[in-house]
Amino acid sequence: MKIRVKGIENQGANGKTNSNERSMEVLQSIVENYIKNSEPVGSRTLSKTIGFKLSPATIRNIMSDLAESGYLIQTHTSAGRVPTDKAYRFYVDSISKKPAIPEQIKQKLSPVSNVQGTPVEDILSKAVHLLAELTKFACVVSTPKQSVSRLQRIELIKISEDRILVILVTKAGVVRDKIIFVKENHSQEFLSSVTSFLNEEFKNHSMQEIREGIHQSIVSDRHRYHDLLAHAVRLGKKAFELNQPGEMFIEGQMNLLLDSHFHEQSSVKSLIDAFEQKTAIMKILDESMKNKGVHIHIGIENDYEHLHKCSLITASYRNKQNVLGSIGVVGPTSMDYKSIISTVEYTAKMLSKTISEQSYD
Amino acid sequence: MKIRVKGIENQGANGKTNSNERSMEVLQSIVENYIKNSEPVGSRTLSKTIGFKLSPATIRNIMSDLAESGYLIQTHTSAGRVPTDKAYRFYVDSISKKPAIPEQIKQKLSPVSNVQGTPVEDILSKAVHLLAELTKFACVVSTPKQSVSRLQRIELIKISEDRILVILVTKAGVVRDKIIFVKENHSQEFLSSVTSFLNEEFKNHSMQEIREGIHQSIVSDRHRYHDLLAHAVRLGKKAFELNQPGEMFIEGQMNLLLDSHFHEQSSVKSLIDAFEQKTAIMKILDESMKNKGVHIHIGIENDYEHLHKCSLITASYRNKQNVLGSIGVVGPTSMDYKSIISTVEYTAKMLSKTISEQSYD
DNA sequence: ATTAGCACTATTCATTAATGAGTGCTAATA
DNA sequence: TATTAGCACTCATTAATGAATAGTGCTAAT
Repeated sequence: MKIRVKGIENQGANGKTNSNERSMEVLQSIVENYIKNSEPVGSRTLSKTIGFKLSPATIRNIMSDLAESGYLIQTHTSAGRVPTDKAYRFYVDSISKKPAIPEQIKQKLSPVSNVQGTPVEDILSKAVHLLAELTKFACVVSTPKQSVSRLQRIELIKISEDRILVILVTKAGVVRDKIIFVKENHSQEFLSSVTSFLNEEFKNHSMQEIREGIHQSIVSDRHRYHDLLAHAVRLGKKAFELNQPGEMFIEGQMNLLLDSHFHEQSSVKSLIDAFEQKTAIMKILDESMKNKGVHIHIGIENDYEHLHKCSLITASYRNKQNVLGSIGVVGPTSMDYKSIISTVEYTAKMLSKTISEQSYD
Repeated sequence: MKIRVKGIENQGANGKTNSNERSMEVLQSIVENYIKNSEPVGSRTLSKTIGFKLSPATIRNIMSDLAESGYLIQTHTSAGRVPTDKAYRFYVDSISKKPAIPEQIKQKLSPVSNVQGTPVEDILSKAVHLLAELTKFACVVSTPKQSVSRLQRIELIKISEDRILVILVTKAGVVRDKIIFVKENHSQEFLSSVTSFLNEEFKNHSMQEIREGIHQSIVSDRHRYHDLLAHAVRLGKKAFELNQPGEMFIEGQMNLLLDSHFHEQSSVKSLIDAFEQKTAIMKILDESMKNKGVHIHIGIENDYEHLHKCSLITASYRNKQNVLGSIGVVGPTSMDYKSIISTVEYTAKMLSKTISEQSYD
């Protein structure tokens, strides 16, 4: 009895890659078919849509092998087959040339760059909104990480006896404000001196560095400071200590609930939890900042169990100096990877471009 | 043939309010029953749950009358009866004493007041989030209206050759920032002078007044100004002209989609539209700022057709001086009005308290 | 190695019948 | 005169049945 080459892994094991290449093409075809129609795909349908000529029977054999290797599953005996996450992974990895961005999508995303003097948050919010509209899935974007962003300017403004408004402007053009409470009733003149000092001392440093620097100042040099500097350091410490957790904007959650894939499964509750908690998705966005390019997390590959039925496509955005945050799409594992990937990529590129233009270096 | 007293409207028409009072109690009972179980309520069930003793047959007669008067409808011949919006309106209007806020709810809402130096937006966002969690519906809150809020302080900060950061602090403690682009390269000293001028001139005035004032200055006195003032007015105009449309935070939309009432009907799409557009809901929130207390919009009472299947419960929040915005719940018409009303009311009260403490007058 | 043919299996859809909740009407009752 | 009991009737829901359909797996032929 002859042993048929199983699956795709052992390619070239017997020198005959022919049958393997064919398996790959069949698998790709199945995935694309399923992405398109969301229905189990059968051998007959496939033999029509596939590029080259193969009879349903042959395809059945191939499909049987693919199923055995874990690329396909059957929902029941007499149904067609459905790609597994492993199949999606294979499919995504085998995408060679990304499709060009349709002009229509470029057009729709153009508002992202039509901004003058718009706060970075608004740009992000606009981008994520449009992305959700385009992809029809849920989209997320993380705001620039505070710790890595570098100081362009700090300002202390007295607004009442015991309250000082702190304004931080980062190189990326993000403005953060916070009110701090003080016991002493400083004059605005005094605050101006402190402001000058802090600006000279810390401009161009990252928030992280500044926090550490101030901490050290306090520890080591406390006694050397004259009054002004002592106060400056004290106020600065308060001003910079707000380690705001990175924020995240979410758009288009409703899209997911309307999506038939989630509607049928009872995984809706899971998804809602995932969005409520935010941490899991946030972690993926953070992760995405570490490397260039588009990141793809397919279903079960996600650490967080509630995301096992989803795929995430993310890409980071940046200004000239730093990676700032990332933007992404959350959709069913059977999403149209090709187009989503390039849309996300393009959106991130537009974001980077727009924000770079607004940055101060 | 005798004519039975129909419905509730013509109460006392024949001196016999007895039968009317009973009708009212039956109706209330039906409404409460339906709110609780979301199922058409029949005469037998009702004769058990109702306070006093009445046979199903009698109740059927009463229900028949109530149906004829438009308080009840039947989904089909052999089904129980379901309250109409008219019935909900009657029910809501007949609520005499509001239930006390459960300690548990007070507890859950307590984070709203545990804030020191938190931006108003964060307080609002916290409040609306908690409200959504408590009510299990979608909740909205409008940010303080810019036009009525009064200036506490304006600050102009040069952040690059051609960019000036404008900070507006309102009496309510809301901080708004905006970057404006200028052609001239002003020095920071110059900007400080302008800042002083603008603060002296406009502190305590509403944004609306300021805008008008500046406009007039330009029109009437243009030629009298010496250089500083001319520039001040020009910059001021730019700084104040941002007529930011009132924002609105939304939370818990997912709750609605999970709610069986919306799930079954195809009104989901409508609701999504309503939340996307925002204007309709925003209008209701704005409306709610005009009068004190809780406002209730039941189903068809809403002007906007997409909200015909919803009820909105809103209440305004304020600081010591002004009504600032309002917060509300969007849910099915069959929501538990009693508890939702008091929860919304309480939340608005907490918001007002917290924000008043942070205000500058 | 590929394919045609056939038996087999599970879903889906429409039909039918049984069940049950609820009403409306009429006649009896307090 | 108002209330109630009783009964016929209606319609939705549910379960059971069977036909049609889409798909597979296997075997034998090419």
